[in-house]
Amino acid sequence: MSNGVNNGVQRDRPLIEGVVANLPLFWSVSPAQRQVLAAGCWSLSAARGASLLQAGSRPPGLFAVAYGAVKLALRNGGAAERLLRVVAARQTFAEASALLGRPAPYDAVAITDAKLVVIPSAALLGLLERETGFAKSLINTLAEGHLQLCAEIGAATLQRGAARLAGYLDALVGNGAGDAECTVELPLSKTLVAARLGMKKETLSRLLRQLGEAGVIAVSRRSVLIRDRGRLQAAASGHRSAD
Amino acid sequence: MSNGVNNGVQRDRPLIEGVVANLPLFWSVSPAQRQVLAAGCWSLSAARGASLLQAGSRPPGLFAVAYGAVKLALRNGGAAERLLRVVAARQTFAEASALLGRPAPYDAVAITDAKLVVIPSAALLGLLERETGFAKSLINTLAEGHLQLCAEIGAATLQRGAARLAGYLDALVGNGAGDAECTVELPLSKTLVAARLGMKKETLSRLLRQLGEAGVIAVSRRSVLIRDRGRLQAAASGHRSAD
DNA sequence: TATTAGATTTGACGCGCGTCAACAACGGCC
DNA sequence: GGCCGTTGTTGACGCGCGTCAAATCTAATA
Repeated sequence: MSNGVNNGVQRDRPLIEGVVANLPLFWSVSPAQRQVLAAGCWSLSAARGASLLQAGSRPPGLFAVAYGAVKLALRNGGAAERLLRVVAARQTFAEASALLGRPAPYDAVAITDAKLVVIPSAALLGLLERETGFAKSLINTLAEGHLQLCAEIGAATLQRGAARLAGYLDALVGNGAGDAECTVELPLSKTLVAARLGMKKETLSRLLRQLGEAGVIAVSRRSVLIRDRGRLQAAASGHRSAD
Repeated sequence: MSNGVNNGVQRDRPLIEGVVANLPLFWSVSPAQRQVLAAGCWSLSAARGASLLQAGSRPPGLFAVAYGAVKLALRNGGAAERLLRVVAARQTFAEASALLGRPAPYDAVAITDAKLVVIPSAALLGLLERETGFAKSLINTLAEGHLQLCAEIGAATLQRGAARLAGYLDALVGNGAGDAECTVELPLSKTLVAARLGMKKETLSRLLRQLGEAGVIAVSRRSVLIRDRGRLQAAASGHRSAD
């Protein structure tokens, strides 16, 4: 289990340019500036389980995921961890700490083999001077994240585990589909889903079973059949089900 | 208890200009632009307890506190509330929702009589086009908030109430003062401190008494005497005190 | 296909903290 | 100074959820 930091630092030029070209963050940046930007970046390969960033250390820049997935987890010194977000391909993380030159508040660990691109803080700050569009994109990204985090705090603080789980499942279904039954696949192992919901895997297991016994869902492996979305959403609102 | 929304909308020009001139956010904005900006703003007076912004509603712009204090609280439909932040004079809130035109994630309520200035979203977006310095300030503010919120989630999720309280008290003392005893004043009523720490006032009361009995602190009204900062910090780290 | 490390489930048990309720302590106000 | 609404304290009690441990089940490797 190689837990090395900065395992595979490289400079895969095509990869870097592809990533920079595809990130919403840089859509408004002129091709010429993109070239300059890409020249200052580097790429890195990480095996599943490899640590990309440690809480308390200063990130070298903005991380962009090219392939694979990375988890951002808050850690409590000890073993307990709270999964803050899973970063998928084409998404970025560590913006805030990179821009401020501050220690990262979370660990970043690859949960699959992954390739990432690092865009150095200096390059970001330079872009800010030159490209107004980039500043706006960055502001949107940060603002979006702000709302997300607020919601997260709300859920963590004033909802019970059952409500958080119900909300999570409901969000997986998405906005489409009305009342009809449908099945969704958990995008993560149940252990990680539990961490994402701020609970232990044992608790998640029990809550899933309860929802199953109540006829709201049926779980098989990682696929969840939603049988009664109405009651699922009711549970998400923190109601107390009549029993 | 007038709980009116937008009680005292006014256009107190001197107040507005003073606030705009003093906010770090606008330090880099040219005086000329400030005039334009101020022209688009309005001020409002709020009595203690007045609601300035409701969770789920779209804020008209960025709120800046001129006098008094405002609490930002996440709400759970019901009575339970989690105090996210107390906004003091010269600070701002609702940046993220205002910029994105999204519903606010929290309620904003004046906890003292207060005067505020509202800087309309449109004015902010306009400034972004013209003043790079403003964009940078805004990014710094948002990034700062991001780190703050992450820390908040970490504390809420993987620390017990006792550790959060100890951390809070330790933060009140600040970086100065080494081991010597010192006293700090709680900046809020205990009920609000409890909400800020994500617990009920009854629990806070018990935790304070425990810390007192352990000889770590002594509480009298709102002033807290720190008798053993070492042990306070140990408790903040989530250690389990030997007993 | 045998082996094995990791993921998931389930039960027993305990602690933290919320809830309900009664009371004490203040802070205004007339 | 006495009345009263707000705030803080204390006890009893229960539930949610973490912890520990053992039993399965799954998936990757030899």
